[in-house]
Amino acid sequence: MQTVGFGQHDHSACMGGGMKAAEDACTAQGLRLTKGRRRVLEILLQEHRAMGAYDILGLLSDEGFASQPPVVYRALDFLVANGFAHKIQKLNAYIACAHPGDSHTPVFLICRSCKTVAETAASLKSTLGEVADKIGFKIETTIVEAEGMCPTCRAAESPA
Amino acid sequence: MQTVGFGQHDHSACMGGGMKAAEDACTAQGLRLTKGRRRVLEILLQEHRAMGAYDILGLLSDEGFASQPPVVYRALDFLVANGFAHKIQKLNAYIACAHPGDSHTPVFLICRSCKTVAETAASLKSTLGEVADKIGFKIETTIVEAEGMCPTCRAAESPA
DNA sequence: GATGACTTGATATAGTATAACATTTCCAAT
DNA sequence: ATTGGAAATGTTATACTATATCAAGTCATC
Repeated sequence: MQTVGFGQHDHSACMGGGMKAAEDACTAQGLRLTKGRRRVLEILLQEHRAMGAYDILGLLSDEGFASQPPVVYRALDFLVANGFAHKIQKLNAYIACAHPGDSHTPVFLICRSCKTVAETAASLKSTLGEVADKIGFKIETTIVEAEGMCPTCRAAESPA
Repeated sequence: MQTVGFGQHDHSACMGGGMKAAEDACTAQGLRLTKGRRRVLEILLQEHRAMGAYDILGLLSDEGFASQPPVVYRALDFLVANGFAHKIQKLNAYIACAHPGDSHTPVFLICRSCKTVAETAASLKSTLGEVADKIGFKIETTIVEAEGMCPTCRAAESPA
């Protein structure tokens, strides 16, 4: 298990790795890592924290990109849909994936004081509490939400 | 373990129980379950689904309450803070607590088709997958976010 | 009936996200 | 090399979610 977000780490490696993972995945799947999408991912990797869409948009427009919300939301949608970034629901913010390439269920530890977000690779089968203990994070509240299909809708969708 | 939200249940009991639990808790803790707060909880219990703040506000203003957002957000803040309702981050919506009185970490199963939300009493130590399997819910994505204090901020707060 | 804590009223504004449609770019098939 | 279609982007407008602020009212207690 890895935990990224608190403490020291090799940030240039984590940036390069994030970009490379995204490039490779796009090549492999025929996805287009266009200029804007690439730049948003770079920003998220560089800042290494959860950022609001409008924070990112501000940086983009400083750099000559268009300054309308769809510019950033489209890039974020692409990055999130393909696992290169995640949305932190609690913060309405976005963060680069810390485990690119792995298919995983992200688990986030969010500090309410400094807003740092750590992404752990804890599975739902391990105990979140143990993960937190190990790195000295004190959990105060948790959000667990699973989205999918309820029995009724599944039955309606595929009639026997 | 109980799961409320999919399938049949005694809804009048679940409403009455929800109100009584809130009343008792308020009495016990010296909290004021005022007219507006009570009405919002009734609406949430009655509708028995996740509702947007502005949906609730619409009902309130139809009934003669003031129609400004703070009216409903204040009531929701109170209900959520005291465990009588929960916020579903994924939907930006609110739902009455299905296990009033218990102190618990709520776990929500959200149907992407019909938007029904089930609150289970699954603990983080049990496997979410098992809970879902048992009731025939097919999980597609999960959100796990824990908020608290990171090691750095804890150290800064209480210097040795 | 004065005090102070809590609650509500009311106005304004901040923050987050998407709809809709026109235009351009890219790639593949001819 | 052209062209046709899919994907991406530009652009305008708007919808949705939530909070700040300050004034006024309510309630329990002293």
